Amino acid sequence: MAYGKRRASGQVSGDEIVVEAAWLYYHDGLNQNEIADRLRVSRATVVNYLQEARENNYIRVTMAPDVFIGHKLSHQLREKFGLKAVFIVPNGLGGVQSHLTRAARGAAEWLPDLIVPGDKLGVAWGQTIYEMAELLVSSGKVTIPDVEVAQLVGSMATPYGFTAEICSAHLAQGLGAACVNLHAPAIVTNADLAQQLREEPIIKKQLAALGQCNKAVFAAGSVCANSHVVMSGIASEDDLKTYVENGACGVLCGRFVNKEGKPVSGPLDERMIGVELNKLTDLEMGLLVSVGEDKAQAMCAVMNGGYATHLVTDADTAQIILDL
Amino acid sequence: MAYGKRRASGQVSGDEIVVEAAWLYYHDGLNQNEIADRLRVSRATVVNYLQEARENNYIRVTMAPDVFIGHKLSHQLREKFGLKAVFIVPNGLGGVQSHLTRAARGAAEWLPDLIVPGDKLGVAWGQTIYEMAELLVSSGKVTIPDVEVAQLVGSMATPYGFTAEICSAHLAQGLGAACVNLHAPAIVTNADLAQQLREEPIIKKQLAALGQCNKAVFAAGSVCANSHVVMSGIASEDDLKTYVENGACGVLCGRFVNKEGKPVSGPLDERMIGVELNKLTDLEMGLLVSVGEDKAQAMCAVMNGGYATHLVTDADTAQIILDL
DNA sequence: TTTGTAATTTGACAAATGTTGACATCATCT
DNA sequence: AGATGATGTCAACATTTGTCAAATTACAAA
Repeated sequence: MAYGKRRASGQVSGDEIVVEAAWLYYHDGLNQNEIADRLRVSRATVVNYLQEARENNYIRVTMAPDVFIGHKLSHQLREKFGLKAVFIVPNGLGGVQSHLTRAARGAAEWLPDLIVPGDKLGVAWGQTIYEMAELLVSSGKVTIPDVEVAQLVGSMATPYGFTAEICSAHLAQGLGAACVNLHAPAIVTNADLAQQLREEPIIKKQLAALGQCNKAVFAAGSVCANSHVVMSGIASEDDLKTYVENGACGVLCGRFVNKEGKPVSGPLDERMIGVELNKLTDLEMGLLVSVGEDKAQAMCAVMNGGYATHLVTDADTAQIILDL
Repeated sequence: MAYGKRRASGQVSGDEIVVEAAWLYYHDGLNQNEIADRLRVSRATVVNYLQEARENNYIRVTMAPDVFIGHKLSHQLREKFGLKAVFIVPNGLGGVQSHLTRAARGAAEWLPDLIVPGDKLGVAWGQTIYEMAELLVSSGKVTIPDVEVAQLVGSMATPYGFTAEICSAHLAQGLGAACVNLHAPAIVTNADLAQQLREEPIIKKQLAALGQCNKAVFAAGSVCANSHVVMSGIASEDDLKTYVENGACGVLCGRFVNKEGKPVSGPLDERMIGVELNKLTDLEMGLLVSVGEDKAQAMCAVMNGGYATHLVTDADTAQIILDL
């Protein structure tokens, strides 16, 4: 029109009008027509502004976690396993994959509420943990001062891309926290080497840091042949069989546990580098994030073992666990 | 249809389906038809569920404060007064009242980010502060552990309903914090009585608590005849005139300050009960929330005095202040 | 100055969402 | 059994929001 004042021209941050539109829309509850009038642009432009605002994460929609914690299944699970709090995400119709993503999303929303400044948070690995970390990084950055994230198990060669160090690094980034990585493989070929590594000053220090964690996030692993422990090369199928014969029915931080959550010993124990299960029993908070029928047994085991104080899962899995 | 499973029947919390609908809509981005299909209800019902979810505050939309802090005016104000951060809310067309509400909203969203566990937060009084507190209480409850809120000035008889103790009490509630009220009037008829009151053990203790505050929230008061200091009976018009003659051009926590923000002495000083200005100069954070042309001078004074480190105002007022 | 290009805006149209009122169903109370 | 109230359904309509191709503008290269 009259004097051409395009958005980019001369502004320090050309987004002021976008912000204004977003404010009017989301806060003041005006509709797009009203906003268009005030801003003297067409309504279509307002649509664009709002999209831009959403893309730039100027707007955050979150759901009150209390709602999920209050869920009926939540009560029952809390009761059954003596947990402090349980977060149930509703399960749509998609496959397990989509359930997993939703649980991750739930966990990503909940976690910041569970962490306070000064905490040291141990992090395991797995797809769920990885997705959770990703979501924390991307969607609006939380920052809690003075938090340290520590990698609970050594690294491994997963074909999926969510190794232990990536999980911990991303989570640290997502929380704006410092990160202590564990610069060692999760498993080596013989116990001697493992022991030597554990004594290496750098690694020894990192392992010591794990003992200082007061909180932790982990997933439960199943003991099927196609489980992640096997796929990532931590255990061979034979190893797995041995452990299962000894009563293993779940995996936590690379370690096998039986129905009661007690550690099951086997050929790999001495060759692994990572946190030991007894460090995980008296945490202020142990957040278990897992989904899927195949994980149900393992989750039970982990909860029976007293490692978890908090749980995120979906309604389906919750029901299965309660029926076990 | 087949087997009647009405929402209210036997559920612990009848809202599960509402939550599910909300989740699918806001998180998974499905549209109402898809949700209706999945949930096996009509679309109309989905509309109802979503409304219910919004009414129950299951959904929170917030705007990233960074955006406002990055505003051009914000830069300039930060520069001019040496502030740490400035939050500018865009100004719609409504009257001053609506600007005030928006600033309050902005402050309500920002404040939780500025408070960390262990803080002791002093709170002044005024309409803006009151509205901010209200918003914090209503819209989704923030809880920051181990925070203490203290009432900075004694109570007064305002005709508007936002007395100092209501402001602090509500704000404490909104933050999930403990509250230290000041059980004394803001002003008494003579200096002796004031002194006696200050020596009363209970009040002495409360006043001492004010000295412990590391952060504070306050508004700037103008020195017009219709300002809140006068309307609330703290100062008579004559008192006001005296102070203005002595150079006062703003009010902070009931105390008068000149252009540079230095305290202006006058007839009321000894009769007031509340924090003294010198306690407010070395705060970790002093959040000034004010809006309106009439407040501009006072705001300048307060910022010049170094009481404020953070500011929330609207674009109009910001511009006026910069032009002064 | 002209021309090309990418960003921005816009209007017309399509899709999604909200509203209303009439009605059906079920649980509960009388 | 009948009345009542809460909840869900349906269908038509009004309102709001999203999409897309075409037009406009700023800016830089020719």
